[in-house]
Amino acid sequence: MLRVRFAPSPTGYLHIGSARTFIFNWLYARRNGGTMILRLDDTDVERNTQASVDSIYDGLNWLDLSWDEFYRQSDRLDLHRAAAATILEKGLAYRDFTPAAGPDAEEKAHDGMAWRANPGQREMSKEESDARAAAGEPFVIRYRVPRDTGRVVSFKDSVYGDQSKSCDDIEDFALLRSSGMPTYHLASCADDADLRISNIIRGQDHLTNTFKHVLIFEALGAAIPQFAHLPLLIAPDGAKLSKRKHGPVVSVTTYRDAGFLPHSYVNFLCLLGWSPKDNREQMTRQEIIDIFSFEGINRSNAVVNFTEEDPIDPKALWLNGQHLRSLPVAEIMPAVTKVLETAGYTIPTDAAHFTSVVDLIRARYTTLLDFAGKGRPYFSDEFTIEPAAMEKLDVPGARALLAELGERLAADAEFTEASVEAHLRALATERGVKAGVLINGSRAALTGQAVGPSAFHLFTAVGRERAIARLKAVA
RNA sequence: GGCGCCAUCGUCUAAGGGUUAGGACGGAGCCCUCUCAAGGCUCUAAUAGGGGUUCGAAUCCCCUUGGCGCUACCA
Repeated sequence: MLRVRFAPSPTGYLHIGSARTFIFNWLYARRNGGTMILRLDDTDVERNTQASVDSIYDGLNWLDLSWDEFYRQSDRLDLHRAAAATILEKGLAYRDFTPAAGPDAEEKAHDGMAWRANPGQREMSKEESDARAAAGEPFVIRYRVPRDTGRVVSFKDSVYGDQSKSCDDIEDFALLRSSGMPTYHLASCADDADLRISNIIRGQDHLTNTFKHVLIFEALGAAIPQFAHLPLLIAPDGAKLSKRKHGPVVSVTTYRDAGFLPHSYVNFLCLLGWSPKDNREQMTRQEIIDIFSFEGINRSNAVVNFTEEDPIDPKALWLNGQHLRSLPVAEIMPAVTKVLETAGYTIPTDAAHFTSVVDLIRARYTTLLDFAGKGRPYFSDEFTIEPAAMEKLDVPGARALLAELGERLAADAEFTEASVEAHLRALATERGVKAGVLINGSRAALTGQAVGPSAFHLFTAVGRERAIARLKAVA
C-alpha cells in the first residue's frame, strides 16, 4: 500500500518550496493510486502559530490540492514518548544530563574535532542514570550511535541513488527534549512508522538527516520507507529562499494575489527540478499525473528567477499566459468572474456574451488581474483615456467623424461586425479619409486604449448602446 | 573545521560514451497586421578548470574550484 505524507511545520506562511514538495508527493500518490497524508509537524511549540496553519490550508486549497488523511503531531505525543522509551529500554539511547549547549554550541564544532557526544553521559551506569532521573534532574534522551564499529548506515534514494555514511560521522542526536517534547527526528520517524508511510518524499536538506532516521526506524523495529529527496529551490543569489531576505516571492499567496491560475502555478512549480523529458512545458494536471516519475527529478538545486524590480519569475508569467489563452474559455470563467467581483465590477448578466468578451481579450493578458486592470473598459463605463489613445482621437477631424459614425450606427437596427465595418468604411470613403483613422479612433473611443483587439470585434464586445454612447462622447 | 550532496546557455531544462550539444523563458530581429498581443520564422547564449580511461568524453574515474545542505534539547 503506497502512502506518502507532506509534513510541514507550521512556523510560517506556506513556502513555494513546501508547496512543490506537497505537489511531488501528491503526484506520486495520484499517479500510483496511493494515499496522500497531511501531517502538521508542530512539535516546536515556541514557533508554531495558527496563522501559519491557516496559511498552509489557504495555499493548498488555492492550488486545488487535496489530501486523504490528516494528523497533527501535537495530538500524538504519547506515541512519540513511548517510542523514546522503547529505544531507551533497548539500550539504544541514553539520558544526557548536560544542560542545553545554547547558541555558542557551534564554536566547539569549529575548534577542531566535530562534536559527537557530551562527555561522561553515554557511559553512565543505568543505576546512576535512573537515580538522577528519579531525583528530578532534567535530561535529554540521545541516540547511542555505534562508535568505532565500522558500522556504515546506507539507503538507496530514488533521486540521489546509493547513500552511505559512517556512524563515526554521526553525532549522538537528541530524541526527546528535557521538556518532554520529542525532537523533529523522533516525532517524524515515530509517526512515519505508525502511519505506515511507504515513501518519504521531501527536500534535499534532509538528505543527511536520513542516516539518523534510518537508525531510528531500525531501533523502532519498523520497516524503512523508500526515500526520495528533492533538489531545493534557491534564489538567484544562490541562497535558500527566505521571506526575510527575498520577500514575498517565497510565499504561495503572492502568486494567488498576482492573478495566477492555480493549475498554471502548479505546472510551473513542477518544472523546477523535474522534467517530463519530452520538451513539453504547458501541461494539464492530468498530463502531469500521467507522466510523473522520480526518473525526471534533477539532482541540482533550481533557481527561482526573479529580481527586486520583477519579483515574479518571467517563465511563470509566460506559462500563466499560455494557460490563460489556451484553456477552454469556460474553464477560466470562474476565476475571471472572481477577480472582477473582487475588484468591484458588476458581472455581466449575459453569460454567453461575457464569455465571448473574455475570449476576445484573453490572448493579450498574462494574469487574471489584467481582466480587472486592462480589461476595465470591457466591464465598466468608468475608464480613462490613455495618452496614446488620445493621440488617435486628436487626429484632425477624427472626433467629429467618430461621433457621426455613432449616429449612423444608432440609425441602423442591425449591429454586427459586418454592418459596423460597412458603415465605417463607407463613412471613411465619403469623407476621403483613410479607414485607419476611424478604425484606430474607434478603438480609442471604445476602450480608451490605443491597443487591443481588432476594432470591429470591439463594437460587439462593448455592445451597441455603449459603443454608440462612447463614440458620441469623444466629440 | 568534519561529513554529505551538486555542477550544461543569464534562468528552467534535454542529451547519460559517437548529435552542428536540443527545447523553453528572457533579449534582438523579421513575417503577419487596423493597433497591441497571440502566432510563425531567424538570431543570441552553455558542458566550471585540470588530469586520466577510451578510437571517441558534456556523459565514466581522480584532483581542484565553486555552490548548497547537515553538523541544536529548529524543522
